Amino acid sequence: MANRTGQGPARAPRRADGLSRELIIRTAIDMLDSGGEKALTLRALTVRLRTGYGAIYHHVADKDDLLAAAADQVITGVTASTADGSSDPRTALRALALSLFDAIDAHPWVGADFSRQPWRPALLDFYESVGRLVGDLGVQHEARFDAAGALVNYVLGVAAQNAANARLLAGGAADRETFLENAAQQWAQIDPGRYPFVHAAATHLSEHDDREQFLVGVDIFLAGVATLR
Amino acid sequence: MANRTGQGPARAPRRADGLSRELIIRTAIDMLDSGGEKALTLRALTVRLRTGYGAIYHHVADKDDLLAAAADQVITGVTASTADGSSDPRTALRALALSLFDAIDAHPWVGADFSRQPWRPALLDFYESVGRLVGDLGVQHEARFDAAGALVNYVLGVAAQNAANARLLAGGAADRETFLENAAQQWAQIDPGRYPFVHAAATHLSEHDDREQFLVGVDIFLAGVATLR
DNA sequence: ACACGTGTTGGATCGTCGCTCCATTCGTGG
DNA sequence: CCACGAATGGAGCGACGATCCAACACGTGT
Repeated sequence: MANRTGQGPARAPRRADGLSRELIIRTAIDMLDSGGEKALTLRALTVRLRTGYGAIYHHVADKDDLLAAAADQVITGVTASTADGSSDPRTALRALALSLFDAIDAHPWVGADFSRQPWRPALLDFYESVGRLVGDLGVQHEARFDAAGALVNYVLGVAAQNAANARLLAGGAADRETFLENAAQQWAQIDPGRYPFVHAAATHLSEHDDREQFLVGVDIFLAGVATLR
Repeated sequence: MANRTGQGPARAPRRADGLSRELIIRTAIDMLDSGGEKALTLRALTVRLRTGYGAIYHHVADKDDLLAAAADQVITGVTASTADGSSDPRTALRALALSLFDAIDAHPWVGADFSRQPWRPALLDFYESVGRLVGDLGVQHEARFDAAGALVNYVLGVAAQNAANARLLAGGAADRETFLENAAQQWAQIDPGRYPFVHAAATHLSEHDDREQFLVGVDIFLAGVATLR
């Protein structure tokens, strides 16, 4: 007689430490960081937390909710860390964009996540800061919305690219070195007659730094914004 | 005795019209356009084509292969349609960017797809054309790669945004009107003290044209690129 | 002490997905 | 005419997200 009713299955003892939404999100972030997007399954989460589905779904609406909360958690604080207000708007904008770039670079799955559900509250802070700083640059009225929107879209575009590259990296190749070599080789095989520019870009691929190129893009944008003033 | 061996199941007659990779991709595009990303399942595809899994997997490696082929199909021709070469580089770049924007706007799932597997051959054409035209603008050497990469990333970023918005639109709201109203109301509820810029942006949301704002962003970039010369 | 209610937990179970596997069929060259 | 390979249809597998409910802990009222 395992239990009273003779019907219910044998149950594991209730967990001692409290399960909270906070703990679930932290664990999810950990799994996403170590194994990528496809590593976060609810089954794996129940194993990792030594619990069941009911406990998780009691604290979280569904998987999208969990992913959004994880992305918010990672991005929150990005704007706060660079909002000292002492430097000039141009420097501040560069620092702001770079901090978001670094955050998504450290957690590539966030990029794919924001391209699925944009305008999360955490991005509102970013958008707000960008808009304010663009205004400080002297851009007025509707042009501010266009300029800020363009910059945010550029940053998110680069982030999505990096996230995709990181996914390829995490998949097949062993390390970044061999991956870049393989990519460079593939790109080098591109017909130089039909694709002279892409072929030339391929040769520059090995001595290429994503972070630097991102900053150059920000500078191009800022130079363009200066003409709106 | 339904059949000789007495083991095999009753089989439907073989289809008359030939099943080809081309037909499969066309059907997939049709399903994606009408029902969004989640509407394309292999099961639904077998029903629509009146066939089985084996036939489909004989022509297609897996679902990613199918999605990539569908995206390529949609994008192919975008560059060709604007490559007359008669106009000046600036006009040509605007037209090129706009044609990709329109293509992804008409097929929003392509945006989400490219953010998952970038550097598809179809995008090579786009990247090549952008690089060439940026060169025609007078930008030389490494700056060309940075400028072209930045512009491509901006376009893809906007595309991903639009794709995400289109997904929200296809989901809950009935039409674009009420959706924009709901969004504007939600944004209007944002604390004007904490988020003055976002709050101001919300009021401009109704009289806002994605396509126009996209073009303004392109112009900002082009103005910034002009300073590199 | 005891019963009750409410918030929490664990896990069996469901429907669906992408994909594999294999028996079967058709077309065609020897 | 037949053998063989390309093409086809569909049963079945494992994994997924999600639902549902019995079991549990614990504060509160009596």
